[in-house]
Amino acid sequence: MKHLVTFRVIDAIARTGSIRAAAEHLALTASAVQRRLQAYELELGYQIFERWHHGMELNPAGELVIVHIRETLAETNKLNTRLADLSGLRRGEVRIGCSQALVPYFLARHIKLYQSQFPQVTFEVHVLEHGAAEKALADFAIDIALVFSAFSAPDFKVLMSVQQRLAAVMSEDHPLARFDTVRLWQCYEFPIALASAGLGSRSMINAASKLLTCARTPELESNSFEFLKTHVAETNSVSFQVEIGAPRLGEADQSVVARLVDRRDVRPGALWLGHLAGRGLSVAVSRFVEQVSEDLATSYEAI
Amino acid sequence: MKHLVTFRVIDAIARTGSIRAAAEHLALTASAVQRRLQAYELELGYQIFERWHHGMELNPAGELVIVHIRETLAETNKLNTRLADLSGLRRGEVRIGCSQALVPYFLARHIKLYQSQFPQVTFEVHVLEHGAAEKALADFAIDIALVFSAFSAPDFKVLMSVQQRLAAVMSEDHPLARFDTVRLWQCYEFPIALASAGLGSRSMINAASKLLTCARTPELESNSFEFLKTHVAETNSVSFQVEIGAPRLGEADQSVVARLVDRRDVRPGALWLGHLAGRGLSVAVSRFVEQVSEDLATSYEAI
DNA sequence: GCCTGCCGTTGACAAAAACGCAACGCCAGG
DNA sequence: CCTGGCGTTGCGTTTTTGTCAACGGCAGGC
Repeated sequence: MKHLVTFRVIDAIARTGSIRAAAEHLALTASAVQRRLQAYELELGYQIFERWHHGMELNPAGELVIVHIRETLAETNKLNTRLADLSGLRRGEVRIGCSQALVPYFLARHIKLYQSQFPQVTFEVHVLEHGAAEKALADFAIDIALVFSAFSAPDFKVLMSVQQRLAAVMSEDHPLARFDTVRLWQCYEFPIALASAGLGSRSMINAASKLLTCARTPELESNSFEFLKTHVAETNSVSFQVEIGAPRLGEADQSVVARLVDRRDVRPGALWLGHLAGRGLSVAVSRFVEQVSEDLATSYEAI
Repeated sequence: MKHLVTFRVIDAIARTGSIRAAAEHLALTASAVQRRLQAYELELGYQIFERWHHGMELNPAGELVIVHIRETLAETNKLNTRLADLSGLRRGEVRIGCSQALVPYFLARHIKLYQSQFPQVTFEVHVLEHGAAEKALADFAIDIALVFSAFSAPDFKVLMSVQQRLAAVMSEDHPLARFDTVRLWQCYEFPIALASAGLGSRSMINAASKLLTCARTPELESNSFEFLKTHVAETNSVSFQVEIGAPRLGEADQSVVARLVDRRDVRPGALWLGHLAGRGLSVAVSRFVEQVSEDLATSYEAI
């Protein structure tokens, strides 16, 4: 959109923190970017950036402006999807911020399902933890957030929240694989591979360990579930994952299997699906939310 | 704002219904206006206007677009007031749509009071009846509506509603002026000057007359309260006006006086203060709403 | 202390966009 | 049939926007 180039330029400056970086990001010259900003500031009557020697930073006025700019850009997108909707194309864009655990199975499955019905809808998936997801929502960088967390923020409007149990992940020929559910002490008889601190499954394990007499120092820690999975597949180690992030029965990837941990040992955590309070959702997004919500509601217990 | 000229152009076309009229309104040439529209339609990928031989009319896609455009223009205004607010100027704009009866006393008083505190705030007052006020709200032409009406529409979010009694208006030396309140049959002993059909006071009179045995054909009808007032001041006629539109005791203009009609004779009507549902109000507007609401709440009974 | 690297900014010039003017084709109403 | 209003278009001019190159300033490293 021609009339929004200035907005995009300013948004890029704000995001990158420098005119030159924004210029590169937009495939423009630094001078062009600088002049657009200058013209806008002049027209507005206020400086919106503080100039430091190391780059640009929004000042208080700029904070107001950038919200308006991002809102306008988002509104423009919504207009486009509405128009596409009107002409029967059913196009659109869905931008999701989610915890890492959601990506490999849950989101992949839902996006595939959605796109089989509406191939014209594009998806953006940003892996973020709870705090970053909130910020991304406020910055209009994502439309919805699906995160694993203990609490919820005021700006964050919860559309749905479900309980999440912990699952032990192991190779398919692992001794524990013959049980339907496992106890934590059973797992502790094997080497343990844990997710890094800050991730959902780790928080649940930590909370459980405080109550448990038996404990075991993890033989391996990683912030990549992918890595933990391949490790577990080739050793007799046991790893843990949030229920929704573990491979389900009949899921394609069967190098590892998951067994729920007895809820007497580990208290369920919470998975939140939410968006920015006060902001409407486009047709494509709300339809996706519908699809995901239905799955969550039937697969897991509500909170 | 440079980047909004296209939006202003399109808005003008939609409002005037013709490119040439819009051009004149914007102090541009028809060709300039036409080219801006054409460029926008091309960029958007959809035609927005239906071309008739008598002018331009929005098509369904255009209806979506024009809402977005007006919303954006309104948002831009809000941003400006917020920025002015930040810099301590306390500037702003308040656009009011209201019934004719409100203008001479009520609104004049409140705008004067408000501007004595915030001289930088500008006002626009549009005299509209209920239906037109609703449309003006939807078109983002006014920020708030203060109208006299029997019902309220779904898009119209009511901030406050108060009862309005009917007042008889007469010259200050009129025989009826010695009463505190008057009965309708007393008024009917004098010539009657009535507001035209469709105005608030007339609706109330009409409703009352259906229940009344006595009646009287009006000697004079006018859609101008100003004219009715001057007529009443110079004859022994009696006119009627909604309570809030009648001169109050001690009000500057004392060529005519008002006496409330006994509520046994005429049922009170309703005055609504509202805005567009789902739309936020700027600082200046919400402060004005506050001021007006307080007066209404203390002066009249709620519904 | 000097040098390098990155920052925002500016002047000169070329490319592109926007505008005004005049003219064209079209259709309703007199 | 003609007039008047409508949207539209070609063309020359003006304004805007972008690129290229260069300037001055401030940190961090040798």
